[in-house]
Formats: sequence, C-alpha cells, structure tokens
Amino acid sequence: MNKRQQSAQNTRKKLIQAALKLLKEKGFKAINVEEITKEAGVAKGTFYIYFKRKEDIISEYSRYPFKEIADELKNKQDTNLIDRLTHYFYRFMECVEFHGINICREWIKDVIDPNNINNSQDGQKWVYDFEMLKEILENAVQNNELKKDTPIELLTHLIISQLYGMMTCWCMSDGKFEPLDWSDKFCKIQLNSILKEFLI
Amino acid sequence: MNKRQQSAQNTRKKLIQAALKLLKEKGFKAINVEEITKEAGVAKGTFYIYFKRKEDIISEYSRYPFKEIADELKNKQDTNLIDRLTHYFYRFMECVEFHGINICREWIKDVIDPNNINNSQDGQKWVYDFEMLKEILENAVQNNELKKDTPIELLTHLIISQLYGMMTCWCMSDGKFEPLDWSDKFCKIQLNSILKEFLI
DNA sequence: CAATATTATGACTAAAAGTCAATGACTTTT
DNA sequence: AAAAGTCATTGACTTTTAGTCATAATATTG
Repeated sequence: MNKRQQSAQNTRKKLIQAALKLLKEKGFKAINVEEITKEAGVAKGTFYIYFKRKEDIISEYSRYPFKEIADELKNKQDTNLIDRLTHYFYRFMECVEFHGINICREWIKDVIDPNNINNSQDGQKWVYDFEMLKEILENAVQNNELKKDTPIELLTHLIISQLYGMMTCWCMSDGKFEPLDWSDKFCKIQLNSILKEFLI
Repeated sequence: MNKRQQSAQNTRKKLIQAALKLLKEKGFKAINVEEITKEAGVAKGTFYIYFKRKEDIISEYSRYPFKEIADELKNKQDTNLIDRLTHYFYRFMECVEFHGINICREWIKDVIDPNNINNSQDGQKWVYDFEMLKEILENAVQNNELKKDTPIELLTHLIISQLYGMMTCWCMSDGKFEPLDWSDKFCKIQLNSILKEFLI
C-alpha cells in the first residue's frame, strides 16, 4: 500500500470515528456533515469522496461487527445448534449494548430502509444476516441436528425477528432494560420454542 | 361544528390523505412538504398550521388504528388470555398489511425515535402499547389466569418484541412474507412459550 | 355592517446536503 | 532528476427543502 492509499484509508477511518463519536452523543439527525468533517479534521467535500450520501456512513460501522459475529459462529461447530444460536444472540446483544442506543436506532432505520443501500455493498444488508442464519440451519439439517423437512426459510425469519424485535423494543423503551440480561433470560427459551418440533 | 371548524377539519383530513397516498408510493424521505400540500390542494404554509414538523404527520395515522385495536381487546373479556392476545396479534398484522410496507417503515422509525414525539401526544407513543398490554396481563393475574408472581413488566416487553420483531423483519425483507400468515403460524406458539410457566 | 377572530397563502429565510473546478502532494515515466 | 500524469483534498458554490411570517381572505359575532 503506497502513501496515497494509506492516506485515503486513514481519512476514511477518521471520518467513521468522528461520526461514531458524534452519533453516540447526539443521534444522527442532530449532526450534520460539516460537523463530522470538522471533528475528523478534513474538509466537507472529503466526506463525499468516501460516502455517496450522509446516511451511508451508518451502514459502514453497523454492518461490520455483525458480520464478524456471524463469521465467528460459522467457525464454532463444536457445540449443538441451540447453544450456537444462543451464543450468536448473546454476541449480538453485546454488540448492541456496546454501540449504544442511538447507533442502534440508526441501524434499525438503515436495515429497514431499501433506499439506504450502501455504496460499497452490492445489495440489501439484511440479506447477509438472513443468508448466514439460513446456512447455519441448513448445516444443522445436514448434520442431523434438524429434521429434513424443517421449514428453513420460515424459521430463519422467526429467529431474526427475535433479535430485531428485542432491539426495536429496547429502542422504543429508550433503554429500559439490559439487552444482555434479556439475552440470558429469554433467548434459550425462545429458541427452544421455535426449534423444538424440528430438533432431532 | 361551524363552517370554520369544518373547513379546518377537512383541510387536516386532506393533508393526511395526501401524505398517505404519496407515502405508499414513494416512502417518507422521497416526498417533501410541498408535494403533500400540492396533492392536498392547499398552500405549503397550511401544512404547518396542522403539524409542527414534517414527521408529525406520520404519528397521525400510524397511532390511531393500534389504539383502536387495543380498545377492542380490552372490551373482549369473554375468551382466555392466549386467545385474546392472539386476536390482538392478528389485528395488529391486519393493520400492518393494510397500511403497507412504506408506512410500516415510517412507523417503526417513529416509535424508536424519541425526537419524533407528536405534538398532539403528551409522551412517547410506545408507552401506550406497553401500558395497554401490561394492563391486560395485570387483569389476567386478577382473574386467576396468570400466577401472582408473574413478571408482568418483563413479559410485556417480550410480547411487544414479538410484534415489532415481525414488523421489522418484514420491512427488512422488503415484504418477503405475509404478515397474516406469520400471525397464523407462529403467534399462538410464541405466546404459549412465553406464558406457559405462568398460566394457571 | 363593522369589528374581531380564524384559517389560508406563498414569498421568504435558514440550514444543511451535495457538487465541482482548482490545487498540490505523491507516483510513474522517460 | 525532471517532466508528465494521477489522485486525494479543498472550500466556495449550487440546490434543495424545512420551516416562518406578514398579509389576505373568509367566517363569526355583537
């Protein structure tokens, strides 16, 4: 990587960090592009080199950690399906808690809105979560953890809706409960209820 | 009601109808206030007589139907708890389907965002759903349908998260499944799983 | 019908998103 | 090592749109 590429990467990082900081403090709507660039120590126009639209910076760091968690899950084939999914739920909530409620809000807005397709991504972001979970369930069928006639697609939707339901509910209540606590108390029960008739 | 009040009410209705129509077509962000007023056949300034901010028109028709469903549920004391809640879920999904995905999206954004408190409402909108469900569960404890030590608050969160999880998931997937189908297939199972250890 | 009150208007302001020609630091070519 | 070429960066500029407000039109009241 030459000096130019390094500088570009650095600027991009600075922008993301600046936006992250301001977002945690104020929320997305309350900050403008000029503030972000000022915080990052670059000119306003620079923002638009890296992001087509103001919103695109959201996808950037909201997408990344979840992708990481998903990859982590794929490589963890030692435990049973329920435990693996419980672990995924826990890590998801950990991530939610780490990023905080304002970012969580923007992330929900981002994933439900088809207009917010990030320039660096080639489709809807949700597809990644969906495909990843689907793959896990498909593998479970292969490994005889789940019955052959398991309605994979349907269960995937149901499982994802647990995660997003919790997130949405958390944001609605303005952070009235602990995501991790929630994960501890309910995820296993919910997952068992969803999967029980298909588990072998 | 005199001519003035009637005219005012009419203008308000026209604005809501116009916004509704455009929203279904394009989504909230893609339309501007001038478009709404043009569609309604009034001047731009008129919008701001009825709504403090552009966003406030969303709360207007997103809040109303759910309130109605909740009231309907309260008056329906003849069936058991699970059936009553199942009915609530079904009506909720009916409403979601009726309004369509773009409005559903705006509604989610609206309820998760503390900045979007409607001028005509005196608090967070979510509180209504929450209090309403909570009341139902409390009544169930009174009527010996639920155990005395039922963690009402927690269960309320959990039940609401089912509804919003489904909605969010539906919007994410850009309407890949039928909300009513979903309600038919899973609500009862989910509700039973959530409530089973507390049912008498 | 004159005085008063209310609703409606649209030109205007303010703020912020997004553009782009000019710059100069870095890279490649000769 | 000098010239040519590339590309990240800049910030003044344009465009868009939310939101305001003095004025006009219309209705009510006494």
